[in-house]
This record gives sequence, structure tokens and C-alpha cells, in this order.
Amino acid sequence: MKKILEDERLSKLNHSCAHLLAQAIKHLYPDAKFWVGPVIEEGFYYDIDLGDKVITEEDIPLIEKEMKKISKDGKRIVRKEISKEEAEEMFKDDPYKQDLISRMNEEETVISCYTQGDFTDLCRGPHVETVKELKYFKLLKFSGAYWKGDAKNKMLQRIYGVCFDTEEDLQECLKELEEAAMRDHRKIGKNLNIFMSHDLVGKGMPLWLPNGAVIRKNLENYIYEKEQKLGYKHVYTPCVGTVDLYKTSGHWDHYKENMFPSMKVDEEEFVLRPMNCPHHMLVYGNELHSYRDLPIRIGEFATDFRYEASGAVKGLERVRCMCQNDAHLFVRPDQIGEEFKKVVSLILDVYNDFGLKNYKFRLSLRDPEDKEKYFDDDEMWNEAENKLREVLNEFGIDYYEAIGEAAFYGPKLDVEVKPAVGPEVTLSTCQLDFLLPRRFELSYIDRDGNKQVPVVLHRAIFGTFDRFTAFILEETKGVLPLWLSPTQINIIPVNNEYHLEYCEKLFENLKDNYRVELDDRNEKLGYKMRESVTRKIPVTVIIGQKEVDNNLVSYREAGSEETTTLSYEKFIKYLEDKISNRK
RNA sequence: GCCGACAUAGCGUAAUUGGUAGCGCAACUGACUUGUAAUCAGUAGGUUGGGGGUUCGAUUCCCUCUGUCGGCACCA
Repeated sequence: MKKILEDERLSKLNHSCAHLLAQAIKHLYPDAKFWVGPVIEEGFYYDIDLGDKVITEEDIPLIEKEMKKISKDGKRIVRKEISKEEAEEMFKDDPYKQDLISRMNEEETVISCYTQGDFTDLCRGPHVETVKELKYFKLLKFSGAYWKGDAKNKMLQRIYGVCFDTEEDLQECLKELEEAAMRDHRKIGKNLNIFMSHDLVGKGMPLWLPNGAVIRKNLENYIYEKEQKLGYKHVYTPCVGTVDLYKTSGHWDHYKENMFPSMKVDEEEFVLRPMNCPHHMLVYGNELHSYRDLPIRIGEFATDFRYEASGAVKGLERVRCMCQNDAHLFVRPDQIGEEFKKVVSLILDVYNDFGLKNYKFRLSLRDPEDKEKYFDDDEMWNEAENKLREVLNEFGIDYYEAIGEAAFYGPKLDVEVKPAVGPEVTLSTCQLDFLLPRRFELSYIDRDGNKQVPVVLHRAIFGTFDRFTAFILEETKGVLPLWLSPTQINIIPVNNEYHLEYCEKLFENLKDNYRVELDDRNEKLGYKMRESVTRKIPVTVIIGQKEVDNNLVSYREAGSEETTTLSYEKFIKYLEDKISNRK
């Protein structure tokens, strides 16, 4: 995919195309008012106030047609620099432009507008020379979007599009979008029977089918082993907690709207837990700790419930019932750096095992202006944020900083990935927390016999098993590595009469150590092969006369059309190599 | 939650201005005994997402609920 934002020419082209869209809209709907039309990674969009007119599917081709017409006229795009007064006068009937102009500072910014034929828009540019250059574009989608991105504001209509210099580039882009939709985990999950959902269970409540359960169990075993080796102690804690528990942690104040409503049982109020920190705080507080005992690492594969907005739920990626690969690390202040480093190492190690490359580290910081979300203690925040920066720099990790993305109790390092469809999501996270240990009055006894408050690192490597599974399905297009695949080996006899017996023996030998199937149906080899391929089974074994006579195993790997023939011993070695290398 | 679209058999889909639902795959039965992506024939399978309304008559029009999809907002 061509990176539009990073390409100067494509950025100009797409931004100019946004103006072309606006001009066409103005021709078709003269009352239209325009907010902003920026370039984005996937192309461009424009936010438009069309009054009572609602854009529908049928309008899009009409708008495109008008855009083509304007483009053919080939008007020049002319830049003019104007004073703030001129701008105010020019757009005096446009409340949206007035809003933009009112926030402009003449000393700092040159105010400019661009005119193409009968259309003038306030814009800092730059643009292409003439509208003639805007030939190969497509409007992709449309939807509502809140003015200024604030849900309290009016909803405008947003139209997305993309523009290129050649028809080939445009077609390639459209093809890539199509392919992305094909590897959507919701599609793969349905085709391969990974998970299902049902109205009677509820929105955002996926049911993991046997195939999905195999994947999840293997992920659990994998990360459990890693964590055990790193000194984590795993626990099981309840999926409910009292409202008082969450009042103590502070989550009730911040997130009660996003929890399932509380339920009264006898005289107590319970909620389905949305996260596990409070439970783990109490586990830590269950005994007295010496400074020598720290770090103490408490892990859990914990099922949580969050009342996610109805418009937010998506397949396994954003759900109302999820299982976190959670852990809380209780450390002394002098251990923060080292422990944080270990978490980052684990993340890198795991991503390497899965062959993941498309991810970004985000350092999520507080917004100092947001006094409502973040507790007010500048010193604590600065110390925490600098600590994370320090380690990241020392590690030489490439990251970007994001203001206002921190948790209410502290800054965090997030790993962001881009799903096949939709905006980026967080997979792994590691959060530094000075607050919750205080709220739960946790302590350890230091060298001098004094009580000290530990610092907590919240971390999840997979994030949730749900989201990680979604991502791994999309990254692999459903062709999972042998160790993760629900069915690992599918055995097909060429002829049931002559080769089935040999296949049955092979099946018996493999079945205790591998997830293996034997396809003994009376169907043609081609038919069974096709099914094996579409089911994305990693290893399909074909047994015919040649194999029976010479005591051999022939197999074909998913994604390959080549057949390899080996002795049974070498075949086992091949399987073991693949599994131990997680290929 | 907001804006918009959609919901037909297990899956993928069709049905002209409203006239009681077709097809392919899968399933089942039988024949075929197969060397790397679909053998042939037959059988069965639908309160057209739920509820309500308009109409002589609704998959089709209207209302409502639920779910799904594309975005926005949210995301401990």
C-alpha cells in the first residue's frame, strides 16, 4: 500500500481531491457548509454540514460524476494570502470557517485561501496546480462524524476518498482494500469455525468453538510457560467484586458507566469485574512482604466484563467479555527500570516467536490539562513518565509519545497494531502505577525496618486472548503455524480400498502427539485436497501405492503446491522441528 | 451511544411496479474406487431476524426491538 501521508505528492493530490469533493458537493447541494478536509493515511475525507440532506449510497456516483466533470474543465488552483479581516469578511456567512479563523493567529500563521473556478476554500495548502491532475480517485465510504471530534457537538457528514496519479495505482489500492477485507478475522473466524456469536447470548459475547479453543489453550500454555520461567506466580480470582472494591481502587469513579450495572445480593452490591488490579492488590496485601521478596509478580488469565458501547464491539477484537493475559508486578522504586525492561523484553520475545513485525510502541502520557481524568500530582507523573522514557531510550526502542492516552493512575507503554479493517488497537500494554498501592495501603518492610509503599507495573503481553487471536488470524490469513493450528495434519488415502489400512496405522501412530484427522470418505483425492486447502490445514498427508510399497509419507504444506516425500522417522522430525521453531 | 446501510436454508446468494420463495456449496441416500483445489444422480432442508401495522394479499411498504456492517465518539 502506498503511504499517502508520507508521500509529498500524494498528500497534495489527496488534499486537492478533498477540495474537488467539496466543490462538487457545493454544486449539487448549494447550502452545504464545510468543516475540514484533511489528508489521512488511507486518502482524504471532508466533513460537511448538509443541513437536512443525508448522503446515501445513490448520491456517491453522482458526486463522483460531478467531480470528474469539474476535473475535466481543468481550472487552475490559485493560492491567495489574505489578512484575518479579509478572511472574516470572505467567510462571514460560514460559521465553520469563522470558527477556524477565530482561532488563527496572524503573527504565527499565514492565512491563505485556494480558489478553483467557482469554489474557494480557506486552506493552508499546498495543492496541485490544476484540478486536471485529479483524475484517478474514488469515494470509498461515508458516515457521520462529530464536529471537532466531540460527541457533545452536532454530527456532520464525512465522505472518505482516495486519489492517485495513475489508474494502476488506484486499482492496486482498491485491490488491497478488498484483500484486507478477505483477511478480516471475523470472516476467517466464521469460515474456519473459530468462534460464533448468538443473539440470545448477546452482543460482544463471542462463543469460542472447538477450533478456537485449541488456539486459545495453546496461547495460554505458551505464555504461562514463559511467565513461570520469569518468576510469575499465577492465581485464580473471582469474576465479580463488590462495588466497594472498585470504589477503593478508584475505578468506580472513572468507569462505572462502562461496567455492567451492579447487582444486589443480600446486603452487598456486586459488579462483574472489568479488570483485575484490585483483586491482585488484595492478593499482595494478604501477607507481609520484605524488601527482599520484591519484585512479586502475580499473573492470571482473567475473564473480565466491560459494557462497551454498542457501536464499538467487533468480532474478537473489541468484546464485552474478554480474557486478559494479566499480571501485576509489585516492585521497589529502585526496581522499576529493570522490571519494566524485562516486560519490554518479554514483549519483543513473544512478537518474535509469532513473527510479528507490524507494530508500534506508543508511550501513553497524561494530559496535564485534564484534571478530571488524571489524579493531580505533577511530581509523581513526571517521575513515572521520565522513568519509562529513560528505559525506552536506553533500550533503543523506536516509539512515539501520545498525550492524554495514559491510564488514570499512570503512564503506559502500549503496543499498537493495525487490524485488517478499522483503526489501530492496543495489543500489549505495560503501565506504571504509583496510585493503586497507596489506595490499597500496600506496603513492604525496607532494610531499615520501615514500611514502604511498593510501585505496581500492570502488564498484559497478549492484551486479551480474544484480541490477540483476532490479530494472529489476520496476520496469518488463517494459515496458522503448526503448533497453533486446530487441526495439524490431515491424512488422505488415494484409494480407500488399497491405502486406508496404511493410513489408519499412520493415524494411530500420530494421534497421541498431534491433532490429526483421517479423511476416509469415498471421495476423489482432488475433492479432499480442496477441502484440506480451504480449511488451511498446515500439513496434508497423501498416501498412495508408492507410499504403501516403500513405507513413506508424502505431504503438502498449506500455501504450497509442492509434495515432499519422507520416511516416517524423517516426517516426525520435520513436524518436531516446525513445532519447536513455532513455524 | 450517534450517523448511515443491511438481515432470505448451516454457508454464499436470487426474486421485475406488493401476488404465498429459486440457485450453488455443505448435509443425507445411492452409484463411482479415485495420485494433489469441486464425479454423477436423487432426497431433505425456509413462520424471508423478532413483534406490530397498512393491504384481499407483505421477502417487498411503514413502525419498533434485536443483531450485523461502515464510520464517529469511547476504550481502565
